[in-house]
Amino acid sequence: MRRTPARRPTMKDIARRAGVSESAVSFALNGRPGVSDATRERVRQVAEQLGWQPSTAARALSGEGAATVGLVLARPARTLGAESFFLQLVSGVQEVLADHRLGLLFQMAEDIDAECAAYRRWWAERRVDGLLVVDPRADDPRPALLDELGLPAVVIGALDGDDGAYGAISTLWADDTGAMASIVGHLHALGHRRITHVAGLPELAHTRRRMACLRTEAERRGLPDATSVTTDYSDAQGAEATRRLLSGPQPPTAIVYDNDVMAVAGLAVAAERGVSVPGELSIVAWDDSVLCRSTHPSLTALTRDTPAFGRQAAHLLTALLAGAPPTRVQASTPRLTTRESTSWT
Amino acid sequence: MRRTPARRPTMKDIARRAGVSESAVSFALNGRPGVSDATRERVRQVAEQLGWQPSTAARALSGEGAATVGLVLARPARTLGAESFFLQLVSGVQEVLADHRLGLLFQMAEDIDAECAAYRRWWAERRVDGLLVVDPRADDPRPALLDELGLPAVVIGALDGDDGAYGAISTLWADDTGAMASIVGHLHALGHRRITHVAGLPELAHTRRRMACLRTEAERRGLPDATSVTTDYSDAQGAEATRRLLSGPQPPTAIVYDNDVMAVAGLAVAAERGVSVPGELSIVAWDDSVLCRSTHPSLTALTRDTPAFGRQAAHLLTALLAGAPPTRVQASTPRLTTRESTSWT
DNA sequence: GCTGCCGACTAATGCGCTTTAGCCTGCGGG
DNA sequence: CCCGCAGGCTAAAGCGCATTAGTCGGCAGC
Repeated sequence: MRRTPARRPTMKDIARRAGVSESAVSFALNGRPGVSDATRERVRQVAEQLGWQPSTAARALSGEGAATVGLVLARPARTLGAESFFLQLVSGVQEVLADHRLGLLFQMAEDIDAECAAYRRWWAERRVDGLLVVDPRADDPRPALLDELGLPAVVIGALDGDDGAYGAISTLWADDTGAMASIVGHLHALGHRRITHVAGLPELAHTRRRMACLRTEAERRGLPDATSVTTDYSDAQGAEATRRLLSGPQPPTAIVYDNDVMAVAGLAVAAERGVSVPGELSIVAWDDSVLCRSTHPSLTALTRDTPAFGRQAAHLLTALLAGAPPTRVQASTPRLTTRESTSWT
Repeated sequence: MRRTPARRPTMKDIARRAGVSESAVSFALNGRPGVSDATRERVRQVAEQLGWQPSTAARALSGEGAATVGLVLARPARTLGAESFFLQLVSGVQEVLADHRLGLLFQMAEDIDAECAAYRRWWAERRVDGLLVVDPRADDPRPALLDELGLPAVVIGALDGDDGAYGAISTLWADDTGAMASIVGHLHALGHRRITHVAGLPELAHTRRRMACLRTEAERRGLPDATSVTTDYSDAQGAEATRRLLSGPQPPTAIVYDNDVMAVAGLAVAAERGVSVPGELSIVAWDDSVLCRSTHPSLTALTRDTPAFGRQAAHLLTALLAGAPPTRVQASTPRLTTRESTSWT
């Protein structure tokens, strides 16, 4: 016994009820001049009463844009284990998008080529007005593509050098350098001299920055052997790297992992090897999460306010969509939360 | 030096190039009769060459639907810690949506009222053709709402009783009952008699089903004291519940946690109390993830193929959108992966 | 030889909204 | 007294596509 579904009211319905033309309704509802205040108010009330909402399709068609921004996440399926980062980021993003009545079109892709294809398709289909670009990488093809397509975008995490070269691309810059400095500072203060960095995907820009900064900091402080090894962020490769490191001739006394998942995996390897944490090995996780709090010992971790990060990114994008010039802003530097996994050596 | 962005080709461009009318182009591209095969082929080639894609806005406006499905995730921000479930689900969903050229409009909401508001808005704005509904709950207001709005939907996880009462709502039913039975069976076989269930949000339908099944199974096997306590899925409440249970007069010998995060938190509490796992306490996690593999001891967990689950849900929805009648299908029963955290007692 | 019909197209309409161009009415200035 | 002008509104066009209603030529049937 299917009820006939409710019909969606259109501007024509409002016009009829308010006894004016459709154009008057449009003017009234969009705050354009051309109608008296009395009429405007009346139209508003009728619209409200009818529960009218503009059809995004019609709006888009008449040149107003799709009222939607896109976000594609290109990570191989196996590495999206317990990535709390993205859901938190998105939750922040949503908060401000909702305020601006913008929808979020979300897609997951296998790799960056699929991601670019998605951008092209969205553009050709006129689905989005702007984009949030995550995981910037060295030699990133996306800014040039977006420039070609004329799509405004916010790059989350910062490109390497050539910002500003592109039309409508803002950048939300995460201070990886400062963060790495604080980690190395912490470990050095505890007496560590052999620090190793189990990094993430080598093609990501922030991975490179973190690696570079580790070396710089280590040199500055006269620490030898500060090296990085790259992984795919998975627990498997995190564990694997840890095994190799601990079996080496001169195992590190401290390991910095580029995400929480690998840090936990590394901790498990240490336990399995009988290496005491933090007695013989200190562990730091880049990005805090419930995992870091729940392990035994709990993990010292780099904490950042990811939802806030997302909000900031969304703000940059809405500004861009409103016609503001592209900017480049730095997010707040993450804080190191000291827990049980780091100690004197 | 901003290049002028590329212009998007329209059907008019194709028509001009191919030397036919716009209608002919439409017929040709949509596989409608009314054009010769030769013309059809020529038009196809021109379209291809121009990189033409239909404007979703225009399509939507002419009654074809928005080529988009919606998904809103209503969970309080604090509980979306390391929820790997959703990203995995979505990755599966995307896979099949992409094949059908459907976009996914994603939103996060604070609670179910905000979720319903989002549905209403999407409907009024004609943004979506259908919805994926997650976290069904007892007395769920959403099916009635969607029915009223005439939006096809797939409920992921199954409603309680009244399926079939609604117009275009399919159900992908997760076999919580069978899963719980396999867990209880496993623990019983190991000799456990005092099993406790640290459940999730009490308002969710699957929480209730799991609780009910635990009682049924326990009774059937003559086990006393099989109780459930509810939480908000957070590590904090998982830990808290574990503390209470372990301090009770007759602590359980086995605890089943409704997600991985709480299981890990519970494990940490046991460690902190000096309760050996699995010696004195066995632990089972509902939903496997990297966490379960990485802890020490590793956790026996209920494994399900979440991306496949997502794919299945998306298939149900595309069928619905294509006009098929609503159905109710059961997802494959999850498998219990036995690890170190469960043993004889 | 005319009618009827079918295949291959084209013209025209509508979807819901924005926007531009007009159309009145009343008013002040010349 | 007429003109110009501004305010308040309506009519109409256009966005890109699908669809319905023609149009036109050719071919079979009577």
